[in-house]
Amino acid sequence: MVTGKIEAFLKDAIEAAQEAGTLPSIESVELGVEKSRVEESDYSSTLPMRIARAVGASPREIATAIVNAAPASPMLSKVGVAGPGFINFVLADSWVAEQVGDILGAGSKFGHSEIGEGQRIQVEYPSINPTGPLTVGHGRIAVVGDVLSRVLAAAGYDIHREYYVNDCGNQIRLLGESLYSRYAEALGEEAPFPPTGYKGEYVRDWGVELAAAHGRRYLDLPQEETALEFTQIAIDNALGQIRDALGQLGIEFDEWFSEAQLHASGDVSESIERLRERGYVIERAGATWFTAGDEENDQENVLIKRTGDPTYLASDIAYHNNKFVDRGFGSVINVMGADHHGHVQRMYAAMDAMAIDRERLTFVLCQMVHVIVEGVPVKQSKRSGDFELLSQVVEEIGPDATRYFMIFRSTDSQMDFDVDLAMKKSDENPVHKIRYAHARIASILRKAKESAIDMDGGSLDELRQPEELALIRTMLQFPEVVASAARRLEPHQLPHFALDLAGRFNSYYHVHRVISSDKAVTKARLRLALAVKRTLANALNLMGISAPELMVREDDEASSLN
RNA sequence: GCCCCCGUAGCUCAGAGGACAGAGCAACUGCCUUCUAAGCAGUGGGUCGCGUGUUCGAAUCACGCCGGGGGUACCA
Repeated sequence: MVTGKIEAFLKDAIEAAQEAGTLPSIESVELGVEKSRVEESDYSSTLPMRIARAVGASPREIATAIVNAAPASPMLSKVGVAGPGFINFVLADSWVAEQVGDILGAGSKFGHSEIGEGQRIQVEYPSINPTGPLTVGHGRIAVVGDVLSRVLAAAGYDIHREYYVNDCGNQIRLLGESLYSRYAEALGEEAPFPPTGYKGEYVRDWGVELAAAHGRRYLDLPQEETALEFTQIAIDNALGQIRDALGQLGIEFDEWFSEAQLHASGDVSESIERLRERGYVIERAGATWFTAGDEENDQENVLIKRTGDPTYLASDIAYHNNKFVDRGFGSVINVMGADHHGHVQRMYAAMDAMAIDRERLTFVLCQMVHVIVEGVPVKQSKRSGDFELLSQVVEEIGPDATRYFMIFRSTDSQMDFDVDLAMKKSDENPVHKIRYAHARIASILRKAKESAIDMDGGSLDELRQPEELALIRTMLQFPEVVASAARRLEPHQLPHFALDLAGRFNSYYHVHRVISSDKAVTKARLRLALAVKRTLANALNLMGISAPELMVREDDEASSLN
């Protein structure tokens, strides 16, 4: 990564200045090298301004001392002092051009790094209750979890993707009872529908299917005997739907972890007993409570209800004990909806109570999604329901655009999902711009191949145009974008980078021809184009979006027939 | 009441204390006989919700307000 190289250079310069006696020794501080915000330079460091007070000299004096002591480097054409005390670094054009070779050499690994050092991380998402089809909001959680997993894997972490299946508890029981009622209804019989049951049409559909497959068989048995079976059928149906909807988006898991199994294995009661031994459990009013015991968080939460059934909190504590202790994950990332944020504090309190460092548990909370159809939020639309479901949106606009929109915004921001915009195959839709740039480069490379133009052997020194050097400089940021997205758990950095790179290539393309009569320049530019294509493809791949070799505009197709 | 997220261009949003605040879309003006015009170039558009403070320096940090959303179950 370029910042790493510049930091090493800066460190040498600081040491040289100290040896020369122009800079006093300083406590180790952040070198603070980052992408420069001004055009005149590529990277900059704010170090002189931050150490000025401790050193007892002005920032510009410090910067000057460091710059004067800096050795020459083929990587940098200029190192200078600027503004209130920045050290600015300008990359040498020749060095920049050479990097195209490195990018091509790295190939599909360009952008990857080893900052994760193989650390095992479990990413849990979206763990939606299997009580019905996924909504668009659920889709955001799923895509964010999936892209985060891809990014973390690219950054050198060992990722385990997991879906926690809440296959027991009240909600599930209600679903089973709702299904029974619908099944009876399909056979012309009446069975009480639970007051807070699942009224969705999908349950009715399942009931009809069951009636068709089994006739009156279950009606002839007492309902107590068939309840478990109906619950299981309902879970299987719901999970099947969820699996299909996520499959449409290319989202798969290493493991589907069953909550019921935690109860069956005794893990839940064991966890409660362990907490009790540590003094975090009390009995009151016929229930068993978890008490965090610290002043800030004096809340108490039920672990076992008066009915004797354990709560969701109880099994989630056991689940996290399983993650950290039994399976030994170094870190755990839970991607969930922001409406569960109340759960975060409880789980941190539970981590403390289990004596597991809470730093090892991170929550990524996705804010709500508003679906907009024809400029109107879906809830208020007469077409309400048309686009509430994830699978319907995916069928309408395809997995690529769906994924793009899901990660385009910071997870902290509420998101408007504009179905009409996402459907537009035009310049209003940024995902097409990125994919189109990729296809355009593929087209140029095809053209070169047809003309039997070979890109090997040329010198990259031919890349001297400001637009092409800017293009390479942008590509050089990619590894840092991926690393930053991984470190900060921010998938939205990827689409922003990809859009920037695609735009820069398009600008370049309109000013300079890749294939020309100048063979040396053509060779170099073909390699540049291939590097951009590679980088776009890698970025798209991390987002789980396809990178097409060919895209034909529908208008063009129509007009070419005329 | 308490907790979490948000408030930046007409709209949707980027901007992990730094240099003149950015992008996409929308609006307006140009550009296809030449590698894909799903594209490019240009123009206009801002009290960074408000107020105090911390700092050499604040959209960014702290505190207090004002708006919008979500959460606050012996549901999961």
